[in-house]
Amino acid sequence: MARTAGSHSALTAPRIREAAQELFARHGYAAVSMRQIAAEVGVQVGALYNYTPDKQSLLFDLMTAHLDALLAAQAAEDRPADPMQALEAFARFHIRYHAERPDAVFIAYMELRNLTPDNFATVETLRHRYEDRLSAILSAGQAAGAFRIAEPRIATMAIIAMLTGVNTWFRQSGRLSLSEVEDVYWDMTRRLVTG
Amino acid sequence: MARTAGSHSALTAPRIREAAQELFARHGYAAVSMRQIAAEVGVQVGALYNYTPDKQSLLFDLMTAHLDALLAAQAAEDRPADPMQALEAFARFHIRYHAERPDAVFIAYMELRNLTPDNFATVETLRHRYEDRLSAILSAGQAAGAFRIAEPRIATMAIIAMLTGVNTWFRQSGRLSLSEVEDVYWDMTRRLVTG
DNA sequence: GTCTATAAGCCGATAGAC
DNA sequence: GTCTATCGGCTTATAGAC
Repeated sequence: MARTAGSHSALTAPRIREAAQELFARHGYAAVSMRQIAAEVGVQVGALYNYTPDKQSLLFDLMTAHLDALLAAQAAEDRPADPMQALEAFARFHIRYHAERPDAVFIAYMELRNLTPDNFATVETLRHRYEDRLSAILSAGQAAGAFRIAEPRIATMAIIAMLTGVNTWFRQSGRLSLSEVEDVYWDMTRRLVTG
Repeated sequence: MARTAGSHSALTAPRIREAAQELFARHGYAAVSMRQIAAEVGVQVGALYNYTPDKQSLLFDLMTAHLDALLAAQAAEDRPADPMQALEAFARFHIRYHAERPDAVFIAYMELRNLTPDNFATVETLRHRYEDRLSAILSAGQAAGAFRIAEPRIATMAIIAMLTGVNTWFRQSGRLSLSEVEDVYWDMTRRLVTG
């Protein structure tokens, strides 16, 4: 099927997503205008509305795409039967996956308050689904006697906050490689649940 | 000295600060207008400019006031000579101080990208000064043989991320009191540095 | 110190030509 | 699918009356 001159849908759609993601991460959703996104893509502002009904949907789609991909990638990982090995796999996966997508992670945490109530509820459900996977590992380890955890739900939140914190300081050009950073954080995570 | 009718400087100034803090925390700096702040205070928008030269200064002043107060409060705490006790005091202080000021904490972490470069540098200096106090405790404990820490600077970032994470889920009306939450997090912090 | 009025410009979103 | 032009409304900040 011949394509009309000026028809670039297959190219424009991902470019809009990438431009929006980078600009939202750098300046914040509310501070970025549809005109800025269009300029970054190299189209006029009206053209954006062929791909998204409004600005809010652009944000919501970025967040849900990120969380869907996170859940799918985590589900695709090996889940060792041994709780200690399962926790190590989770910790290393979490650090690696998040460190490689700082913009998407930043938006998913920082722009929650700019979602409409319905969209917020949907995103929160996805986030909880991810947290529940860590909670399940901790509970299994607790039941098996491998871990000693006073408050499993708090430990879940503490571990995720600690691991995600890597993104606030890690730089590829730094002293430590991501692999070495994984080692350090896994050691801290292991101590947290055994001690 | 008699006061002119309509002169409410001593009352208006803190009310502007409080309104800005609450609105910035709830909706984000970029999403809040000077008109919204004025409406919350109960004055017209022009009156705000008797107290702040512009919106940016309002944000900057909130952040520096928060960090200055944090540093002063931390400095006023007892600093036990024993590293383990010093770390416990720091962890408990950090949780309590941050949990009691969720709006100020939220703004200080989330609105960094909305600061001008000069203001950002100033705020980062204050934040590093606070982090350095935890690093000093960890180093002293390491030197005294009380702690076993592979990467002291990473441990600093990990502990602060973990402790500040309390604010993402803690509610006064929840199952656990703040004091009990302190106990749980201190236990995890202790494990982190000893293991 | 607060008010009203205004300047100058950007916002999200839409209509209609091509 | 992209463009230009536009609508109605909002923005920060200032000027000048009281």
